[in-house]
Amino acid sequence: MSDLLERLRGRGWRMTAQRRVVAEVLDGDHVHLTADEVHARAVVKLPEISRATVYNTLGELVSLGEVLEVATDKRAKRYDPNAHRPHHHLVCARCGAIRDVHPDGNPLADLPDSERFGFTVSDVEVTYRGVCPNCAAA
Amino acid sequence: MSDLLERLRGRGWRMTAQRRVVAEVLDGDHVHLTADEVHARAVVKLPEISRATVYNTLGELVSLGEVLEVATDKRAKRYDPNAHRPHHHLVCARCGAIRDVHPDGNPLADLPDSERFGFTVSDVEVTYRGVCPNCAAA
DNA sequence: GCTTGACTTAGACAATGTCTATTGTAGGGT
DNA sequence: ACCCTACAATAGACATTGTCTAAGTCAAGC
Repeated sequence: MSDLLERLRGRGWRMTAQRRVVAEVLDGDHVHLTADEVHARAVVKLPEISRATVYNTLGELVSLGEVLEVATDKRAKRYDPNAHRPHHHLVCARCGAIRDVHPDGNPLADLPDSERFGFTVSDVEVTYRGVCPNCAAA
Repeated sequence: MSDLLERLRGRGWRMTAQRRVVAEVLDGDHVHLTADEVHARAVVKLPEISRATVYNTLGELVSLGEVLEVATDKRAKRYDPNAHRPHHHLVCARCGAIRDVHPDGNPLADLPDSERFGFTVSDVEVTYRGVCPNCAAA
């Protein structure tokens, strides 16, 4: 993750404690936090960080292409730091747990011209839904 | 759509003017309205209908499997009356227009066991993104 | 160590969705 | 045809998520 900070500094990002903390919170695999969850964790490390800063920083990271916004639940946006390897998501319908997955095949190729309605299609987002082992056991 | 009302009556749904109006508003192809859009259109036909009723009715229709919730934009839930033929969505990144599409293949089959993390996977939701002909011309 | 403009802050505001207490009414029973 | 009663609708408060603004703060270059 420190290479992320380096990259951003190189792009003229001013380095502040707040931004460092947000980046640290997002570090890791299978991380898909909502903005408020990011804020809650950031506050632990830096008590005076404000909600607006977290929202701003997340928005900037998304613009810079370092973090993805995902809409796996219909309530709040989630932020996925795994922006550099294309992947999709598997969501537990009960507890909301999210895993990154890498399906075979290319769904983009599965959309025939006749179903494109003249659109220039550039991207596809796949969300699998099911029940995770924990919830199935309960 | 009147067959929808019949079906629901058969399932013990009490038929009210409000529910009829919400069902009418949702009728049609490629319809993907937000709750507030449904409310706005319902008010035209039945001025005294309340927001809460629209939300309740939409929620019931979803529970009954007659309408789908889709999360194509990250702002508000959208409601899709085309619940009986499986399909996916194609969204314009500029204007937000949504079309129902029917890709080839079955994305569920593309998720290998090794990528299922022990989940029981039951459903998959695919959102294609691109630019529609109107926006491309502008 | 200054200066400056970008960054952060608190809190107001906006949009979307949920809940509650009260009033109204669909549909069955007589 | 009329009444009951349980279910539905209403207005509006409340909750959650996200955006904006004005004022204060600070990182980084000089």
